Amino acid sequence: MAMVSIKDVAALAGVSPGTVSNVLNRPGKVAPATRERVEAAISELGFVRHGSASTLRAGHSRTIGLSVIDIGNPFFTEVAAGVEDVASELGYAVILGNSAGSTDKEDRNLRVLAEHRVRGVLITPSGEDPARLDRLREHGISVVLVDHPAHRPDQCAVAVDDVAGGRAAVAHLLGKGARSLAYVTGPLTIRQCVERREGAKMAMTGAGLDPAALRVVEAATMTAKAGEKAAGELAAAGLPEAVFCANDLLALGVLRALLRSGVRVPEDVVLMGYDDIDFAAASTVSLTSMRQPTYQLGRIATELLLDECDNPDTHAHQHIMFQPELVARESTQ
Amino acid sequence: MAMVSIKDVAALAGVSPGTVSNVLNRPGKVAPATRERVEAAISELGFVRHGSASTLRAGHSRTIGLSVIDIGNPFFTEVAAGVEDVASELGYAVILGNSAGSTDKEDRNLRVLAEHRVRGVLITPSGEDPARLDRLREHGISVVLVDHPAHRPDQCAVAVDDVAGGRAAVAHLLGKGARSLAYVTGPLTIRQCVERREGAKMAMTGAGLDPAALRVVEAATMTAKAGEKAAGELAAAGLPEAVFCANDLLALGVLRALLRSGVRVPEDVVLMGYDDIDFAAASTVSLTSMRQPTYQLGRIATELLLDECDNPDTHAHQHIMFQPELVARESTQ
DNA sequence: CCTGGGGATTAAAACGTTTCCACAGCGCGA
DNA sequence: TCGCGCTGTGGAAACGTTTTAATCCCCAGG
Repeated sequence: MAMVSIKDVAALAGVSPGTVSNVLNRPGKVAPATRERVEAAISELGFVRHGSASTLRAGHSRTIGLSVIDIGNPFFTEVAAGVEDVASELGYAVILGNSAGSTDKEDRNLRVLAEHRVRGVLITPSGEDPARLDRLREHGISVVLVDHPAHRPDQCAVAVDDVAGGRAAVAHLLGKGARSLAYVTGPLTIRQCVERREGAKMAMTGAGLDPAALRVVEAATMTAKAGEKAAGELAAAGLPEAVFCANDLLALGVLRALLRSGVRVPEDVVLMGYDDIDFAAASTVSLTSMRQPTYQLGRIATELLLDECDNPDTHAHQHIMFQPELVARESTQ
Repeated sequence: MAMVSIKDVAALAGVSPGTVSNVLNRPGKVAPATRERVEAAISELGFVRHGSASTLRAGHSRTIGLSVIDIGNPFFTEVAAGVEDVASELGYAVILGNSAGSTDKEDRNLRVLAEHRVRGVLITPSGEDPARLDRLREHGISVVLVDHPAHRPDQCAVAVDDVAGGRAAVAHLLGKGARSLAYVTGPLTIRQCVERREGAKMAMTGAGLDPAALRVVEAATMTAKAGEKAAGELAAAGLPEAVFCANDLLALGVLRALLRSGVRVPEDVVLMGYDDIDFAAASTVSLTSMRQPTYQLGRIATELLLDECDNPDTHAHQHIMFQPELVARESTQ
C-alpha cells in the first residue's frame, strides 16, 4: 500500500516534481545527470506512475477499447491477437468488450469505454446504428470499424468484401453441380450475414437460378451448437444439395449433425463455411471455407487507430477492403 | 469535444457538484426531487463521468486485468468469456493482456495494469516467480490465480488438478493396451505441462512400467503448428503406440501430421489431448480429451476477485481445485 | 417561543499528474 | 564588459471527481 508518488521521487532525487514528469515524458528535455538521478530514485522507490492522474491532467489515456461480437469465435480471437500485439508494441492497453451480438450489451460496453476516456475504439458493430458511434466521436474518441465498411468518410474502416465472398462461395457450390441451395446464417441483424446472403443470391442469378429459391435458415447465434440445430430444420424440410454457412462454427455444427444422422458430406450434401478458422482444416471432413486476413484485420485497424490518435494532423482516413479467398477442401470435393 | 463535467450538470440542475456526485454514487442519500432534477440535467447534457478523475480521487478503479498465456487458445478464450460476463454484470471493465508465454511480455502487461491502478488481476502465470505478483499486492492490487494453485495462503486461486488429469489420461491410454508412450508438451516452464507429465509418470509407475520410458517431446508453443512439427520428431525416432498431448491444439496438430503421412488413428497410434475444446469433438478423428470446467474457471475466479475487492473485511480466501474429466472419443477407440 | 436534532445540501480540500510560465545560469558575440 | 538567447529547472495552477466537515432548514418536543 506504499503509495509512492512523483513527489517522493522528486524529494529523493532532489529535484522538483515537474522535472520528474519530464524525465518520464520527454527524457530529451532533461540533463543526463539529472535524469540518471531521477531514474535511480524511481527504481529505488519502486515508483509506478498513476495512470489515472496522468490521464486526467493530460486529457487522454493510453488505452483503447476493443468491442467484438463473440470472443468465443476464433475469427475474433485472431483479430484480437492482432490488436493486442500492435497495442502492446506501442504501449497501449486494450479494454475488451464482448457484445455477444446484443446491442444493449454493446451500449453498456461503449459506455464503460467512454467513462474510461479511452483514446479510441475498435469495433465490429453488432447493429447498424451509427449514431451511437458518433456519440463517442463527440467525446473526442476515435472510432475505427473492424470487419465493417465505414459509416462516414471521415472515419477509418477495415473490412472484407462479404458480398464478393458470398458470391464466390455459392458460385463454387454451383460449380459442384448443386442446384438446390440452403444458406445457414446467424441473425440477419448482422451485416456480414446479410451481405453474404446478397452475394449468394447474386451467384444464383448469375447461374440463371431464381435467387428466391435460396433456402435461408436463420440461427440465433453463430455457434456450432446453433449449427446443429439448424441442420435439424434443414433435414426436416428435405435436405438441399448444398449448404453454405455464414461462418465455420455454424458449418462445423451442421457437419456434425449431418454425419451423425448418416448423411454423407460431400457425397450427399456439399457444405462450406466462412472465415477459414484453423479448425476448418482439421475437422472430420475438412471444410471448404472463405479465408479472410483476420490477424491483419486486427493489426491494420489498430495501426490506423493509433495513427489517428497520435498524429491527428497528418492522419489520412482510410477505407480498406480486403478480398476473401476461397479454400477448397473435402467438404466440397 | 464538448467536455461536460459534473459542474455543468450541477449548474444546470441548480445544485452543487457534491450533490451530483451523490446522485451518481449514493442515490439514496439525496432527496427524490433533487435527484430527478439532476438526472434530467445529466441526460440533457449527455454527461458521462470521467473515470480517471473518479479513480484518482476515490483511490480505486472499476477495472480488472486479465493476463492469459495464449488468447488464441480456445481454452483461454472460454476463460475470458467467463471473466467478461461476470465483470460486465458488475460494471467492471476488463483489460486484456496476452503474455504469449513470455515472462517479459507478461511483466510489461502487469506494469500497464499497475499503472492503471486496476482493482485486481486475474492471471494464469507464465512462469513460476511469485515475486512479481507480490509486487502487485504491495500496490494494493488483489491477485487471483487462474488455472494455477495458490502461491500463498492469503490469496485466492482456482485451479484444475493437472497431476490427476495427466494420470487419468495415461491410465486410459495404458488401458487401451499401449505400452510405449510419448508425451508431447509445451514449454516445460509452464506448470500445467510439468504436472501433467508427473501425472503421466505416476500412471506408468502404477502400471508397473518405468516412468523414464516416457518419451517427452517439448514443443516451443502449444499450437497446432507446433504439434505438427512434434509429430515429425516423433516419427523420426519411431512412432510410439500412444501419444498424450498437453493440450488439444498440439493433439490436433499431431493428428493432422500423422494422418497426412498415412498413420491411422487409433489403429496404429492412439492419441489424446487435453482441455476438451469444442473442436476436439469435431476433428477428423474425434479426439479423446480431458475436460475442464473452463468457463466456470473464469466466472468463479472473477467472482472471487471482485468479492475480495468489494468486501475486503468479510472476504475469505479460497483455493479451489476442480477435477478434470476424461471424455473418450474415436482417437482412443 | 425556544431548543435540539436530523436530513439535505454545500463548500472546500485533496487525489497525482502535466504543463505553462518564469527564472537562473551559462556561453557567446558584440 | 554587457546583453542576449538558450537550456535546464522550479513553482504553481489545473484537470474532474469524491469526501469530509460544516451549514442550513425544518420540524418536533419541551
